[in-house]
Amino acid sequence: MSITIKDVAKLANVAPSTVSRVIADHPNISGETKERVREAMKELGYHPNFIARSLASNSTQSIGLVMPSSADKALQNPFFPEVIRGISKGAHEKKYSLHISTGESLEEIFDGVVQMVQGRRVDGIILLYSRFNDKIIDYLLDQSFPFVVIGKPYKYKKEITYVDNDNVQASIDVTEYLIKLGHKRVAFVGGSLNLVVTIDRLQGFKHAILSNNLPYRDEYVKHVEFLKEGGREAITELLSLEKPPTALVVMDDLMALGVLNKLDEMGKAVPDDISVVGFNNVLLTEISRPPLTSVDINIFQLGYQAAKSLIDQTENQNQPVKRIMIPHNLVIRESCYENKQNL
Amino acid sequence: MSITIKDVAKLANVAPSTVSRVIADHPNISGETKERVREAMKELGYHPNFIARSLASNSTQSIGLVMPSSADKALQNPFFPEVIRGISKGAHEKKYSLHISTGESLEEIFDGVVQMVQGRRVDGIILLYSRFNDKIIDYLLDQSFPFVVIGKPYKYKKEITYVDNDNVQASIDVTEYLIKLGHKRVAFVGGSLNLVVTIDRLQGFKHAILSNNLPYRDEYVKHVEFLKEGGREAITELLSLEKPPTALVVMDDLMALGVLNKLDEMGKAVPDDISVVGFNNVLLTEISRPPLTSVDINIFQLGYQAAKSLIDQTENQNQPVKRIMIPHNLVIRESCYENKQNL
DNA sequence: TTGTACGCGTTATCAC
DNA sequence: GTGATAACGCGTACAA
Repeated sequence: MSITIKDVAKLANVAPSTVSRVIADHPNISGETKERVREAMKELGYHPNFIARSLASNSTQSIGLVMPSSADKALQNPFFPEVIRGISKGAHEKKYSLHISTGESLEEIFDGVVQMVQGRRVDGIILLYSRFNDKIIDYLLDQSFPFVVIGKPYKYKKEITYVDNDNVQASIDVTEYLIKLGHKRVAFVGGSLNLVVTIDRLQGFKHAILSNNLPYRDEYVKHVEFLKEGGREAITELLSLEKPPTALVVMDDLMALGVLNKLDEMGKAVPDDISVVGFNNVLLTEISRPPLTSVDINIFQLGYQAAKSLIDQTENQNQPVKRIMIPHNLVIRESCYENKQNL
Repeated sequence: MSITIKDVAKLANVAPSTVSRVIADHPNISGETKERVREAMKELGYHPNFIARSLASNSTQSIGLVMPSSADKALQNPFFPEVIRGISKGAHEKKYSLHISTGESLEEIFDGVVQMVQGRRVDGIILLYSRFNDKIIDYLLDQSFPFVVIGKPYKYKKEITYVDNDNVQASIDVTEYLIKLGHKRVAFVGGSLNLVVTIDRLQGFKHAILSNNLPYRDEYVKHVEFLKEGGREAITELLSLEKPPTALVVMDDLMALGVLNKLDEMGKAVPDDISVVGFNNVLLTEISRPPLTSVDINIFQLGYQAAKSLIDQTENQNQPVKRIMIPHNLVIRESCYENKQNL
């Protein structure tokens, strides 16, 4: 077996409990023995056994991540690596590690969460998405297990700590940007209506249209599944309208790439014939042709703040429920153009 | 506190050890008491404590993932979500979960690995990349801790179990594909020379050029860091050569996207003026303009097999070292064209 | 300031 | 078949 606290104790001529205290850097312990113990640890190459420590202290120093189902193409979205990078940073700073339980179906994922929680494998959980009727949230609330949602919960907003952007305002900003460029026929291409973020961005879009005295038309709103396939039909439909839009608010950069692709195929030039904006400002926006104007939602910060706030919650009892808003800002590139014909 | 095995034992009128046996589905135990115990578990909503189980059985049922440093932009590569999806599948099938230790620097990552191993937090480790002089591999070998490398190790190949493609052959295939299209001036755009995969693909390229009696020119080989920035200069340099290449073998789809972008900017048409092929066949290849011809390396399978093989290794002692090769195949799209001028 | 003794929730090794 | 009992490695009252 490997080196335990007892071995160290023997070598340093102290009791195991003393070693334990040295590890925890307990205040009242003589500097002398501290040194002696530390030397013994080094000499033996001692490393604490996390499992044993967890059992004794009832804390694992690790946080659970819940991702969308792996069958879901959404995983391919660069949003996730980036948000995980942020979480990593926050976790690492407090010496926490990450635990992922995966599954292909909603049911499998739910079971995974139950195992993490009841099995005491993690101290808290971060939900990397927010969608309607998520059993997981009900379960976590019921267990009063610490968790943070990235995105806005669909209900129990007052009782859940979450980190989000002001997606309504972001959507207003970007839509008004197009309107100020002279666009009067602006369409919205959104993702799954099961995601709360879709609702928020649609709402912002609608608000911007109406408050600028433009007509809000249902046929200018399309909802497609996140990646490629669906988006393409939506574009065909939009452009075959009697009065096709001159600008598109697309809810996600990856979708926007698909849209650019389809437009090119149809012989429409961006931004000359039609303007396009996206959300998230992922790396790909720079590589796209033309470079995509996009709302930077600070994905990294979403993850970083979520981790910090969760750790806060697990380490200090009775933290109040928090709502952390991450600022957004429009990054203007080359996918939008002034609508001179004023259609 | 939560419900333990003892509570179940009491309710079912048996000893804790019996409950434990029921959980493990021990063979010699009467069907009757099995039923009684199971009912008691349900009634109390019992869930085993993983931590305690790990301590007693000295196995965690979770595997550690080592990713490239989070500072590294490489994380943005869709390769990782996909390989993790494969790992997830393999892990989930055997009821394993995933543990990620992260870090920004090489040093932090190394420390994370040491903690995972010495802290007995995981039963085995999967390295998601392979590069030169990786201290982590030396450490794991030294500790004789079970691990699997995705990609080819730079040394100790005989002693390490790894899952890889035949990247040399893949590169030969794709280069010969271009040669057969009539291209005589083919250039190679590779990634970091610290990655073993770069070497393999370059080697295959070189082999294909020479064995087809074409001149191998150093100025036709460029190495750039994975994403955008560097790649662009490389293209400029290649195209300003006296005899510029008519086809490019680009080592990664994401890099290839950047290349397409740059070529477009320079007014070069793909595939009419110049042909481009990539590697990995990620989703983006379909969205790109033109859709990118790419070598499908079966990323999902890389992950899936790595997980299966690692679990095999941890559960059955003395498994022989394995070398698992995942097949590749060329997916032809629209980024290559016959070179009719026969330059 | 340090040592003793017990508990954390399981699994595993004996007995019976 | 089943029940005590001892590990597993560590944290922590309590005692000294």
